Amino acid sequence: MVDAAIDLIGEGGLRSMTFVAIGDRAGYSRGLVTARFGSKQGLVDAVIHRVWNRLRELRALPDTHDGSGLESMRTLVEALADHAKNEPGELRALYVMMFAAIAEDDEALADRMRVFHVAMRESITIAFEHGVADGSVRAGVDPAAESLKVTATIRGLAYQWLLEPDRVDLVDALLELSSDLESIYRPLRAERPGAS
Amino acid sequence: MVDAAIDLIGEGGLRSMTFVAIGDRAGYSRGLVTARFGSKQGLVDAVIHRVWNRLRELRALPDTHDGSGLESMRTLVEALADHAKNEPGELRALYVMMFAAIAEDDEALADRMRVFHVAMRESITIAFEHGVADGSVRAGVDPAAESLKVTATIRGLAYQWLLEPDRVDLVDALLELSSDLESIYRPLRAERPGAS
DNA sequence: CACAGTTTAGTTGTCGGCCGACAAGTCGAT
DNA sequence: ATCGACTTGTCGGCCGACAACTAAACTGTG
Repeated sequence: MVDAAIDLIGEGGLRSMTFVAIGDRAGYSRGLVTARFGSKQGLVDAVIHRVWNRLRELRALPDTHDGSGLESMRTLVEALADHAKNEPGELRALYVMMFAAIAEDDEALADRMRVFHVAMRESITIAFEHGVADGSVRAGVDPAAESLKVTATIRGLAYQWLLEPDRVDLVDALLELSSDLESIYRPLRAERPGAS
Repeated sequence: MVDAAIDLIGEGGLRSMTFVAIGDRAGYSRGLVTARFGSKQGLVDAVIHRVWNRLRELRALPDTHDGSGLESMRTLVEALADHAKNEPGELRALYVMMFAAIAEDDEALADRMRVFHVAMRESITIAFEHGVADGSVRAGVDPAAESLKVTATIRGLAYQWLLEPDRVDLVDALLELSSDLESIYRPLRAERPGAS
């Protein structure tokens, strides 16, 4: 049933994830969904937990930052690329929900998405801090400012992927971003897009 | 009435832009809105036209690319910053609609937003092409790939601005992005075209 | 083994709220 | 008297929530 919900979100947005639709797709009837998850909110929570657990497994939200700061940052981006490659449906549902958090007037959803989003950005901030400390990132970069931009690029790539699925290859774009991070921030003399 | 609609979108998302709410806020009653705009779709179109015209005036979607390629690109980003500073409500409504285009299952809205989004990205692509041609941008950059990333950063900054208004200053971030474009893409003395 | 009671999975029925659409009507200025 | 600006009434659709019902599987007991 959660699978059905994820598919539906990916296909038609949060609003098309209706009890009836989920029941139909999962082979049950509408009432059961309510019984299982209690409410719409419960359903959304179930979907979120499912996707987050997968992302954690893939280390896209690393709890421990091993390797150099720059490397752990690249690991995160590449884990996202992995997920985009292996389970695009889940990532699609996640991003649809993230954008729905802004498009719809649902403070509860917005809170949940803020938690996820901020967790990722702070993960990147910490990676920058470690990177500056261990020398894998150029001295002088502002971790907060740069992580804002890197996160922005990630979100924006996902946005374009969802808006123009045929034109934007999220996996490629993320991998390219990962290598950009190397050339931009590694304290050699080379630069590339994203930030200063 | 369009003003009321823009405010409502900015405050509570597209779904809270209801005929009743607009009527209330504009001092009229619900029925008039239908009479004026014909349908919900007509209303959305009216809002879109309003915002786009403003953006065109500010040259955020330049028709002519004057100055060097890199400069016209920076002009575009700075025009966005201008708009974010002067009419944050309009920009907020625009971005809410852009994210709604993904969150809701509304092909008509998605089409309109795609038009806008692609127009901006292609504007940036062209700026890159001019930049490579006139020497204001390093040789070797791929205009399509780089414009994808720059646009992603712009969209992602707007996303974070809407998700965490208190934490993210869109004007600052866009201006910083503009200066980043200079340091990243302006040809220095010796550099190697890394990836991409 | 039989059987009754109970839990569990799943169903249909239905209510209330919200919203878009439209029709009909009101009011005032020219 | 008509026209345009504006209002109220109302219908139909959609959805979430919940209650009431059915059936099947599960349990313990003698």
